[in-house]
Amino acid sequence: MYRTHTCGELRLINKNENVSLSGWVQRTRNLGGMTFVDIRDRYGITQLVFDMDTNSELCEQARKLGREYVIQVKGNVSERSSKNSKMPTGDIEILVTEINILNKSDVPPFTIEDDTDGGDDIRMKYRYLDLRRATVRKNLELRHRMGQEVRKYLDAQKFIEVETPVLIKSTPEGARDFVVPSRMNKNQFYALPQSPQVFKQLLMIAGYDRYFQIVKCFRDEDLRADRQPEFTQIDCEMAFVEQQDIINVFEGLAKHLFKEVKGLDIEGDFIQMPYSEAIANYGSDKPDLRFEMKIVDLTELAKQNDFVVFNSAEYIGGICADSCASYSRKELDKLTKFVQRPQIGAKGLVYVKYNEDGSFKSSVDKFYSQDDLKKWADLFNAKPGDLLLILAGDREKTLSQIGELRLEMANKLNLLDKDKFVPLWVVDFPLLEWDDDSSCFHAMHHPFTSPKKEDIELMDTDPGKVRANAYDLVINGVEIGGGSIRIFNDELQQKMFKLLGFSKEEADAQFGFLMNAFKYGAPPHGGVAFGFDRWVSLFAGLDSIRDVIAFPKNNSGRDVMIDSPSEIAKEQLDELFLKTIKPKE
RNA sequence: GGUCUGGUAGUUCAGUUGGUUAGAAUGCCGGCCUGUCACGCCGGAGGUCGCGAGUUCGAGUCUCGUCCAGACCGCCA
Repeated sequence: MYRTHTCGELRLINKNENVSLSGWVQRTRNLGGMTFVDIRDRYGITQLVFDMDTNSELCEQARKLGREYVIQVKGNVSERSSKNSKMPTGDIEILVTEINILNKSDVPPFTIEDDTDGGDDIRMKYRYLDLRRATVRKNLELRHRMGQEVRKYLDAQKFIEVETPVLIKSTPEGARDFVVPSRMNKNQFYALPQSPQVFKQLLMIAGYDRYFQIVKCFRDEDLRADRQPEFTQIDCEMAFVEQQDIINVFEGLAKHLFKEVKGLDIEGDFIQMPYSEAIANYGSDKPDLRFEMKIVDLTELAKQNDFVVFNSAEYIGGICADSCASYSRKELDKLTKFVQRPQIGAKGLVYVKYNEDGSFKSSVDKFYSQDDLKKWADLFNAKPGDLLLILAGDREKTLSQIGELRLEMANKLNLLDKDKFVPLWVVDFPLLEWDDDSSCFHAMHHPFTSPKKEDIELMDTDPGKVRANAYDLVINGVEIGGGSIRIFNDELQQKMFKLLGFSKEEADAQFGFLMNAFKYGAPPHGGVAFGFDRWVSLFAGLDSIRDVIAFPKNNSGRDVMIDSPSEIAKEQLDELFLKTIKPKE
């Protein structure tokens, strides 16, 4: 037996017990006559004490221990003469009688401490050492806790967890597939699932009316701080439900997690905000409602004068930044530069300072009188001391630019409180979005999303106007998940494929199995999928999902620890009838 | 595919206008120290300044290319 206790559990009540502990050497403090060693495992840290007078040989041994040596010790729990109130085990220490080095360790390339000296780079390369750190471990423990609570809640709601295959079929819609060559079926490929979408719909047809799975999904697209090539979804589907039924069940899940994991009671129903409203008021389909700063439409009011930029704009709008009228020229220039960055793409920024004395100073004083500006300020509900920031141009683009500016200002004004959570449902998404490149409609959610009943007629006349039975759960400006009520009628599904530019043959080839299944009594159904990594990182107060994934990949999709992806042997290629081609320069 | 930022000791970083032997902290090694807990004090070792060209009497510093890392845009139903 290597241990009788963990390194985190001994207390004063264990005084005088003979115990054995196993763990890693966190640190040694050699004071000459006596030496202290901190031993660490998953559960905590316990202090070992060695006294030169009591056992000089043992003490010498302890002095030679290096960081991260794996040791086993036997000894007696004793009360410390000088206690450490900062440690849970700080009242006791182990008077060691026997020490056993189970394994030595090289000096680790960075310190294994909460406040490590290692950068991202080196910590990713030695991820197994990084995972020893309490801060990283806590993230994985949070992830575990949340996974357990999800299962607990959904199980209580009669959901059953069903595994779906990972080697499936490539489909043209949506993200790029990761593909896997098949040895037994020459020149053919599996694809890894972007989500278990069709399988969960087939499970509904099979009568498993409440399904869920915490499952890996794969998308071969460029990565971000919140996007990995493989990521985990809480994937769910229900039969005999309408949109509100699904929202009820999963709002319940969200509240359960807030309560059990964060200890937060969210009062009342989540806001349900139509997509069009989210865009108009926040310039985003995932508005951050931790703070107000709504976008105000100035189009009508500001077009009256001779300012060409505004007069030629489809849309004029802006935000009111609380108490920012004192911004210097330099700060305003910086904001202008911010919106002009290619990533944002605005042409310029108009400001109006509502001075404390009630007067106005703006970058468009030439064109607008003090009275004009007062009317603007009133529309913005501005008070003296506030600053109006205004953009103009194409409606859609301008709103999204103001949305970006809104977040930037919130950040500057410290309005993004990581301990505050404001969830909402964004509903009534458009069914389709126009793609300029291919000159055809794309499914905004996916091709199985049902249109709103009252909008079905528009599918023939004005497809871009059709709203979908689709919904996203958004928390603090992060899209946590989304779903839809599915089409369960073969005729409507064919119509949808047609709108998406699929020929009958193409649709059959790609989704024939699903269309076939629909012929055998498909129940009305719908579902939702949550980005588990994002949800955990949100609860952890982190900006990157990498910190809640045990072994994440970098932004080029590489695992720098195992160095993948990598080339494979010629024999492997031959067996698969594959040949590699050198990329052109 | 694009924009931006970074790459200097094991690690995290500083390095002025291009100018002598490239610094600090921490870690590591050695010595001293009997109540430390980020122990303290003294000493020491440790560098392909990412890589390759170029400009120059002289490059960590300037130019070009390249590789790597990070953030973002495109992309991601």
